[in-house]
Amino acid sequence: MASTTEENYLKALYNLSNSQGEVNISELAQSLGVSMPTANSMVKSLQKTDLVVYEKYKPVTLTPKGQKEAALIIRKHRLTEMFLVKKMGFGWEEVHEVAEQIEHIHAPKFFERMDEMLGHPTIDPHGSPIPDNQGRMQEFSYTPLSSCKAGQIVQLTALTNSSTEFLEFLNSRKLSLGIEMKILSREAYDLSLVVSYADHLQETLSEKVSERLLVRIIG
Amino acid sequence: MASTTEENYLKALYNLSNSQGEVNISELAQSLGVSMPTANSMVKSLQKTDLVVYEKYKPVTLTPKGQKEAALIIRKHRLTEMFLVKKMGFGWEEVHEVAEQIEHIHAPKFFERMDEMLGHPTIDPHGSPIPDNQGRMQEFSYTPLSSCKAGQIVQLTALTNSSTEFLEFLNSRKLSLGIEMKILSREAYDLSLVVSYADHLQETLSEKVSERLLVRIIG
DNA sequence: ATAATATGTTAGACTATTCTAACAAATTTG
DNA sequence: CAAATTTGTTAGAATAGTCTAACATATTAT
Repeated sequence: MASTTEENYLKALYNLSNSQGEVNISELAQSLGVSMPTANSMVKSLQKTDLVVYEKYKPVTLTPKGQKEAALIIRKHRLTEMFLVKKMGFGWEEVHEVAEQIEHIHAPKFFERMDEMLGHPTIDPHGSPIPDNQGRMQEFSYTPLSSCKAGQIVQLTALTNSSTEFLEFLNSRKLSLGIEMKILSREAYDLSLVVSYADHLQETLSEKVSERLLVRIIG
Repeated sequence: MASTTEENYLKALYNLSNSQGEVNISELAQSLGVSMPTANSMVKSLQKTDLVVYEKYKPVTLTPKGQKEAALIIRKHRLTEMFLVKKMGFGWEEVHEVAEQIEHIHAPKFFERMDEMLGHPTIDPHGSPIPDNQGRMQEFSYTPLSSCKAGQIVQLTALTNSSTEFLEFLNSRKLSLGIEMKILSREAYDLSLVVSYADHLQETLSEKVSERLLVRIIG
C-alpha cells in the first residue's frame, strides 16, 4: 500500500503528464514543493514498486498500475469535494484542503457510500471529471472561454484552476457552473472579454480569468 | 501541531489514565503496539512540547494542555462515528477503523458541520460521551450489567468495549443501545445472567459479556 | 531482605522523507 | 558550435518513528 507521500507523488505525476504521459523531475519537484533531489529519489523508489518507468536524465512516466492508483486517489478527492458541497453545505472554494486530506483515507465503503448518496456523480464541484471505480477518467473537450469569439453564447462547464482565490473571485462575480453567457466583445489590446450573463449585463473578464473558464458553445 | 503519531499517543494516554491520571510506559507501549523503548522516547519528546509530565522510572501524566488535545481528538473520533452511523448508513460495528483515520483530519469546519448536522450529540454510537469543543468530557456513572441483581429492570446505555467482534455478537442477539431488559437470574457458578428483552424471552449472557454492558437501573 | 521477576532506560541501528552542496548532463543561445 | 543556462544526479546529513540487545531500577515473593 502506497504511503500518503507516495500517493501525492502519483497524483502529481498524473496531473502533470503531458500528451506522451511524461513528466520532468523539475516540474514534479516544483508541483510538490520539494527539492529536485527529493523528487528524484522518490521516483527511483516508485520504480521499485512498478508504479513508474524511469531512466536517468529522462522524463518519468506512470505505468498503467501507477495511473490507476493515481486515478483512484483523484476519484476519492473529487467524490469528497462533491460530498462536502452537496451534503455538508460547503462552498466550492472551501473544499480543496479538506479533500486533500480525506483522499488518503483507506476505507472503500466510506467512498462507496458517498458515491451512492451523491447518485454516482461524474463531475466534481469544479466541473472536473470523477474517475470511475476502475480508475477510468472520461475526457471532456471543453473550450477555454479565452478562445471564443464575440457573439457566441456559451455555458460555463468547468475550471482549469480551482484555487481558493480564483473561486472567491468567481463568487464575487456570481459566476457558477451551468451559467450561460454571451460574449459581447473582445478587447484586442489585453485580450479581455466583455460578457453578459444572468443580471450582469456587462462584465469584463481578463485573459487570465477567461483562459481558466471552460465552456461549451451553445450558440 | 501534533503529528498523527503524537495524536495517537495522546489519545492512548488519555484512555489509559488511572484515577491519578497516571500511565505506565509498558501499558502505553502495549496499547499502541510498539516496543517500550519506542514509547519511552516518544514520551520524552511529548514532554518537550508540554503535553506530558514525565520523570525517569515514574508513570507518565498528561498536562492540562495534553488532556485537552487528547479530548479534542476523541471528540473528532466520536463525532465521526456518529456521522457514519446516522448520516451514512454504517453499522456501529463498522465505524471504528474509519474514525481512527478521520480523527486526524485537520479541518475544524468539517467537524463543526458534522456536529450541527447531528444536532450536537453528546454520545457516540457505542454510548461513549463526546467531549465538547473545549475538550470537556462529561462523566456518566453507569453500572456494569454484571453487577446488577436478579429482578432488576435496566436499560442498556453504553459499552466498555467496542471491538468489531463484540458488536457483531451484540448484533446477533439483537442487543442495541436503549433496549430495556429484565434480569431473570444469575448463575452462581459462572456468573452468567439470564435476561429477557424485546422478543428474546430468555437469553443467557456470559460474565465476559455482561461486564462490558453498561446500564441504567430503571426498576 | 534478598532473589526472582517485571518494568524501564540506553545505545545503536534502520527506513522514510526531506534537505544542501557539489557535480554532471542536456539544452538553449549568441 | 561553444558558452551559458537549465535540468538532473550524487553524496552526505537531518528528523521522525521504529526496532533489538543489553543494562538498570523497581517490585514481588519467598
